[in-house]
Amino acid sequence: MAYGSALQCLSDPTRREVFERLRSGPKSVGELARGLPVSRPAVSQHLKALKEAGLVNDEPDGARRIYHIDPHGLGELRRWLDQFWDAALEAFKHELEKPADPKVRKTP
Amino acid sequence: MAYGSALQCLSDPTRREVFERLRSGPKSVGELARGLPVSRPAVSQHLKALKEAGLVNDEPDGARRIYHIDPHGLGELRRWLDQFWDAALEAFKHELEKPADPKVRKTP
DNA sequence: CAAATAGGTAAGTAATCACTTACCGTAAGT
DNA sequence: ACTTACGGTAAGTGATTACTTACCTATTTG
Repeated sequence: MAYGSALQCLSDPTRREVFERLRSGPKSVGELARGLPVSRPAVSQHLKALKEAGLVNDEPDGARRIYHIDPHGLGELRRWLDQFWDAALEAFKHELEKPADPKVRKTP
Repeated sequence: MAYGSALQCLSDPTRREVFERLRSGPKSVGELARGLPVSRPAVSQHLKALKEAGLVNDEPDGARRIYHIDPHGLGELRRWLDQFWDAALEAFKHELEKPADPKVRKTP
């Protein structure tokens, strides 16, 4: 159940913002922290959580570390979500097949 | 940004469990609470949060209320997730195009 | 070598939150 | 009308957690 930690990660607005900034491509910690309303150590902690959830990965680049989105955790999340999507569509189909509200009259 | 509240909802394990139980079809509050390690009022509170996030809906049925999954919030969440999915695939494609690690030697 | 840059970690704190019990209104059965 | 089943809400509480500052290790640059 790795999607659990992924969901918990993405539930925080700041962490989600960090993750969304990586959508436009790999970035260093400093780049990610620049312009955010929180300190740089906070961003480091968020990145650690995102990495443990399998949502991002990093590679050293000199004195810096470049973070990028990891398709692994993302895919697991998507598969989990699709289970509900399929179930919801199925239910909606049955909803349409309902014979126009027959309803049991109780006091005629 | 309704996906924000949806993500926050699904980040809690108990609330996720309630949501997952609805995957097999609409259920009453009592049915949902039965067997869970938390009290029934707790389940009511979770359902309220899920409803506000657009993930479930309910309809009265006598003295009971029947809850079911709402495709609305689910779809919004899926679309948001797919943005990253596309970006991640794009990045992975570029990764494959990298010319086999040329690397700048510093002290030959 | 020294200074500066980049970033991870530790410890403490204030706010959020998931849970409990208690209570209330409503619907159905006797 | 009384009783039982169903479920939403209020208030209080303990645990999580997202943030801060302080500190430390590497790497680059003068």
